[in-house]
Amino acid sequence: MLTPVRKRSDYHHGDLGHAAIRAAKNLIDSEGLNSLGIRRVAEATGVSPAALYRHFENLEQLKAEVSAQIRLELGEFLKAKRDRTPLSRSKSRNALIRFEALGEAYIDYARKHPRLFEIAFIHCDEKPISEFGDLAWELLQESIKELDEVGLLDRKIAVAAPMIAWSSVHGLAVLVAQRAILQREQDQALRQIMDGVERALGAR
Amino acid sequence: MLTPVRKRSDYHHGDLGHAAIRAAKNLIDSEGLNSLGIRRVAEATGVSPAALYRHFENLEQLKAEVSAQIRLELGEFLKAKRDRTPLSRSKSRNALIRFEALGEAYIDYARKHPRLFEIAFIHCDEKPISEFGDLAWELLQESIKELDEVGLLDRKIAVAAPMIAWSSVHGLAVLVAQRAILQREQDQALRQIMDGVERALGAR
DNA sequence: TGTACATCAGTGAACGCGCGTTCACTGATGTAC
DNA sequence: TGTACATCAGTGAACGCGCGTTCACTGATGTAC
Repeated sequence: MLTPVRKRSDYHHGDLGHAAIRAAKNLIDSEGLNSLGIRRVAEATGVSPAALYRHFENLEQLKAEVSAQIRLELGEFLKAKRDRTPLSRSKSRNALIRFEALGEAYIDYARKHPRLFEIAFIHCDEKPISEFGDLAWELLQESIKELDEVGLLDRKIAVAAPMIAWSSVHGLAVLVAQRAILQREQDQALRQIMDGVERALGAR
Repeated sequence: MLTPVRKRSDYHHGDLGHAAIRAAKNLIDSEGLNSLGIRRVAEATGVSPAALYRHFENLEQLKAEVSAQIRLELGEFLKAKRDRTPLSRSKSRNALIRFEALGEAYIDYARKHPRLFEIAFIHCDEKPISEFGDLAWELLQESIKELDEVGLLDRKIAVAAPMIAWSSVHGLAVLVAQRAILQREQDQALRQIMDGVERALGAR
């Protein structure tokens, strides 16, 4: 009763669908996508492999669910970090601060969860990963709109701005996640890139 | 004698090491990294699985060799495409043309060989993928130096320039390779990104 | 130039393993009466 | 409120498969004499 792993009984799990996705996520986070398998997830959830087929058609579908879940969490991570950033009294300075917070958070997630990050955008469904990652993309759009409102966005580049910002930071994030760039060089690289993006957008 | 698949005899292959790397590369290109295996490569090379252990310690080492080979080919691809680009008579225009050619070639490779591109920078050795990819990185440095020489590089951003350019284009390349961006939007995205990079570097 | 022999690059069979998936089943749940 | 029973979420054993790697071996190569 103190720590009821199973909600209803020892026979029925009660929430196996969600538990499986959570377990799969942890598995990937610690051992990589190649370690993800029906049997491993079943073991981690304390359930027989066959049980998972009540909740997922096959391994591929489970993967897709996990991938979507990670995209969602990445978005929420970005949002949380941006909203936790201390603001100044200057409205225009704040737009820039919040913009930079998104970039930092993005790199931060890639560093903390490289394996999750790597598969966040992987094509596992047939769906074309709508809008690049839904929430994250919306946050970026929003932030660029804020820059525009305080006059920090060059009209000539407005349309291209989201793509430029996304691609620049995403490029670094991938390198960070792949450990292709040394830990101590990452912060410097991010500053350089945010500098470049802001120059491109006309914010400085 | 007309088409000697085996160089020396039917028993000894003659060049199994290189042939195996080539076969492995083709396998990845067409079926993805997960299809790469000792047995598959052996089959494709017309040799027994055990034979490969005369040339590679294990699967992991074969992977590493292939990865290095792909990085080399990517560099050569960039160089070839840059040098094939028609030039104008303006020296400063040429620096920009050659710079843009590198960006285009990078995306081009990612589009044509998404699976090869994906593993080009993957960490399979213990080596930290020296210099981001050796030849490709050198070509970028060289190109930025050319921009500098014709006065198209803002002094303030000179140090950061390679990182900015690399990260921006790499970000798009990854999205392209992952099919996370639609075919017909890719060209537009590249133009936007090169625009952004050139604004950042002070080239326009 | 001819031959004995060490060297080396192959063969082929076998090993143990973990995998995704299926199937007949069983035990708990919750609804109709 | 109590009971019969359909429904549903689990079990556990089994399937066939392809994998990386090892091992004793064999056949070709090339060198020393």
